[in-house]
Amino acid sequence: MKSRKQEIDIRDSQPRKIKEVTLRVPPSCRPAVRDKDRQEITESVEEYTEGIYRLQEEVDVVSTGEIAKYMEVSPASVTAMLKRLSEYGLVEHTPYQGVRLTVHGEELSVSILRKHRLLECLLVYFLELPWDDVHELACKLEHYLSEKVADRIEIAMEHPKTCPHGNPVDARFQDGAFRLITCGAEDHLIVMRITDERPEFLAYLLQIGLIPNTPIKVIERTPFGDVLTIEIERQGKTTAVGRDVAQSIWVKRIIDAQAQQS
Amino acid sequence: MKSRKQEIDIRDSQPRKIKEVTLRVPPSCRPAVRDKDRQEITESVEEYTEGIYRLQEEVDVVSTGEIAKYMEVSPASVTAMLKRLSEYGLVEHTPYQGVRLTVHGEELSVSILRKHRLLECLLVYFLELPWDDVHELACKLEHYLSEKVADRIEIAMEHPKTCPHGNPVDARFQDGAFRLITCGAEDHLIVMRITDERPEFLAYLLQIGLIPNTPIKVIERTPFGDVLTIEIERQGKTTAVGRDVAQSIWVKRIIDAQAQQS
DNA sequence: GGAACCATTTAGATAGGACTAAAAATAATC
DNA sequence: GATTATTTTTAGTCCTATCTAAATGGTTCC
Repeated sequence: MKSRKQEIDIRDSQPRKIKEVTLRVPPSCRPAVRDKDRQEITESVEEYTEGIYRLQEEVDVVSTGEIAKYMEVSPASVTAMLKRLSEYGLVEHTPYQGVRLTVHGEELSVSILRKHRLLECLLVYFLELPWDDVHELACKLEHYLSEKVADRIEIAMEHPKTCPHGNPVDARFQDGAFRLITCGAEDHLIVMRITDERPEFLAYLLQIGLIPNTPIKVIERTPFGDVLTIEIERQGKTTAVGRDVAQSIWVKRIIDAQAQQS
Repeated sequence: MKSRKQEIDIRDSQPRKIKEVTLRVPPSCRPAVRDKDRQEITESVEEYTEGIYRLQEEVDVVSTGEIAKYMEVSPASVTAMLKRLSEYGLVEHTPYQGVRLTVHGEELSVSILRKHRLLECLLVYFLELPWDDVHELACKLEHYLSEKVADRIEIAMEHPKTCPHGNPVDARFQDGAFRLITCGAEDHLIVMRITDERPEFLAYLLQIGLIPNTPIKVIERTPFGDVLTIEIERQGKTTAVGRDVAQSIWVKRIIDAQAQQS
């Protein structure tokens, strides 16, 4: 157990090792070395910003509690993060009132959402990973892509307009869709996008065939309780869906959808 | 500045927002929620383990200082991390002596290196990102891929044997190459792999045309100072390379390489 | 074989990001 | 309009992962 260095000469394995300790091997990819004083957009900061953007699309005034629920984190943690986001100029936070992204925050969100959705395209269309199970992975990877890399994915995937769940790569784009829950009995609808991306939820939709670009009709709607009976034309069968589902599915009248295409 | 909720009714923008605060929108992808008591393989832990594996391929006994240099962190940080890696059963650390990966640590490294190199293939061959600039990105992304996703990349890229820099996807594979620096004047060599993946270094090699699968010959070698004059046959020109370069480039005799192929 | 030197480890500090429990604001109810 | 109930925020901890400065182990050299 003296100094082990002497042993090296004994076995002279094929790829020979070097003894000189000088001059290093590969380098670069090191762990979390932070720049210290310079404020840094961390993965978490991006995640919150993106989350707030998504919530803003749904509820107008975003509260601490909503963010906490969405991010699955304690409200206290949200307050702490809001303070930082505010310092970074990403949100305006009025204590006890709510948050709102600044222009800067929205720009960041749009950039992240683009990466997220392009990644989902890559994962689903090129790598053929399951439709219902790429959201979480994309959430992780999105923070490490430069704009340049995103551009390359966009080109390789031939400029997709939406992610596999129908959400626009350019988050600012308004597709004019409305929530299924707002519909009465109505023919000629088409599923545009799904905004609840929980794997179990998506798996369920996939199973019943309720995915983007599917033509459906609403057969009837119960006066109370928000249950819709819909017919998925492709499959020729009807299904009843409740509020949670009907709220996260966005549809359009087919005639409108066609008009927009041209 | 009272309660803002009243304002909602005024503008009735296209995709209508919901007022009910109940029942959430998308969920899942949340930030760094740790499992607490259960020991967790973090990104950093993986990065160190992988780094130690790479160093072990080069220097046999890996010291704190080497890791510090490689990872570009202080030696004190390395000591702290070694303690954790040791607790996790990934390394055996004899204080003041050195580290060595355990079997478990090697397995983890092999798994990470596979993901790393498959990612590099995807980035270079499919997304057509520059050969000299994908290492760092792959270092970030590798920690988030499951084996399943790695498998999908492997299939999509048609089971590549090596990354774009020539390093084997299966790190345990021995290609029998040797360092260019160990060569005297010699014909019929072929570049097998490059183990220094700094972007500037790779950019230089790319510029002079010294990349994997390139046939070269060593014209002469200075008796002192380790300068090799090599001819890159494809380009029909000679270049002098110093120790740093010759140490990170691994070659093989063409005849051996052919023998192995069959 | 002790002095000097280098490598490594320990000690103590800081930042990010999470938590729980308690305090403070706002909203809801009678 | 005062009392509850609900939301937020503050206060105080913890853990990871870094740092610098000081202490200690190992080597080498005269």
